[in-house]
Amino acid sequence: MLDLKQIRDNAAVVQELLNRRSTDTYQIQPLLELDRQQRELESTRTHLQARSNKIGKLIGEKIRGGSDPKGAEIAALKEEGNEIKAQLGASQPQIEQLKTEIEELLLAFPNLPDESTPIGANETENVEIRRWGDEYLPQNPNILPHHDIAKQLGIIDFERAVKVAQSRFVCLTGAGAALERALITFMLSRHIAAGYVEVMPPILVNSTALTGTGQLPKFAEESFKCDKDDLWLTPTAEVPVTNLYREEILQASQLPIYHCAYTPCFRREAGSYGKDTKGIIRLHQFNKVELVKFVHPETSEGEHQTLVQDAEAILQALKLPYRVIQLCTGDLGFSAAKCYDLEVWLPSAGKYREISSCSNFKDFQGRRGKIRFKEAKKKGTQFVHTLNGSGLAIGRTMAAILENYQQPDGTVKVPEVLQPLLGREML
RNA sequence: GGAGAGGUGGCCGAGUGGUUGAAGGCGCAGCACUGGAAAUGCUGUUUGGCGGCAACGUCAACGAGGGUUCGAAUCCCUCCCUCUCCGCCA
Repeated sequence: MLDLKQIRDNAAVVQELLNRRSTDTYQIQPLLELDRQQRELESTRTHLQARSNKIGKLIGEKIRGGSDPKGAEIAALKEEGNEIKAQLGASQPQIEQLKTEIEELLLAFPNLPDESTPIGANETENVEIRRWGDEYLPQNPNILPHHDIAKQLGIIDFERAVKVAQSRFVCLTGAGAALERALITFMLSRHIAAGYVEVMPPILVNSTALTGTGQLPKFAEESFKCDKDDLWLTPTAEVPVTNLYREEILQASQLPIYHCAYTPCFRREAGSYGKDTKGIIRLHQFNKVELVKFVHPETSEGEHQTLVQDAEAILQALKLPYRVIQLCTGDLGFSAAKCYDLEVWLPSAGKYREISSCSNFKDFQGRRGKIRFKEAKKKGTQFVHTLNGSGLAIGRTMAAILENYQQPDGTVKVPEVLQPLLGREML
């Protein structure tokens, strides 16, 4: 959520930053007008309330001082109290209406892009920052797509999973399931060693939590909902982990907080019909290890860089070629101010595919979820900066391994670092 | 699912409808005492909105939302959550 005060005081700057995402889509003027009306009414209300409070206090004092509770003096005060109450009651619906409208508008605004986020209209204008692992690019010219090799090896059952659920679900079998599990364990172990505290959060989350991280209200179509319970299947561990600290006031000394979490993730993939229909690149249910940081605003840029490095470290350990791109303003996620994607090399497609997205949300989620911190000896509280990144998407990592480690004879080598966990060298 | 109990400040815990934003305690911070510390004493210690350079003023908040009243933490209604016991169950 954006800071209403900031919008009010720096309207032109805010509007310009919003325009960087998309011209003409986000207009703050209507919001400013509602805000002006609301503040005017609120000011009147405050004054009436102050008088009403005084009357109440006065009546108490007079009665205790010996005035007749049924006398004319008290009756006059009561009468004035009643008049004020009538006035307050008359203006209340309007104030509430305005507040609701302002809140709804505010929740629908995306985060302001960071100054360092390159300006661009869409993903074609994202900027490549660096590449890693050219020396590990596979030399085999006849690499099968991951789903074909997986079928051949008998480690993924596509048909039966569809029978059990529907399309875009898979069932891992034998070494496939073991590899998935090994990847989860491997990634978590690395992140724990790097200082992240593992959590295993609920994977059903309520509407307030989804609003806190920014999936609601705009992206309700993207998540599965358990209608009877106001619970949703989490689309990413970002939601439950970030919301662990919702409505809390932390001590500055507690920061930074680093968490890593493995969870299944569930997405409807609405609007992506026909995209990536084969294989395990785009599923309704997939596994992911997520990194989440809660940090002091002053350190968030540095924390973002190290977060990206922590995600990269997994790809490097697995010796999978990848590149880092920085998203331009037109491709930036709703809640993010700045974002780097890690893209892993997929030989069968002949291109890099997203395997991790590392975002700095700055105070956007902190404000939505009321995650604050207090500095000793300083008045007031500040919103924490939150950051998160995949570390990594497990299914896509598996796909990358099945292709990059594929041998000419149709076998797949197990990455060295996974061999001890899996207890085998080849799939 | 059945039965019961309860939700008050960072924590524990009072609270008879009228200077209660809230006693008392713990914790924390500052000051005093000390060579230094402990102990002790004094002072301070919620959050948000609005106004103000600031001191401060004012409004709101005792799970949430309504209601009664001149006035509600306190009375009434609805909802949510937590805990205990029983049942079922990984």
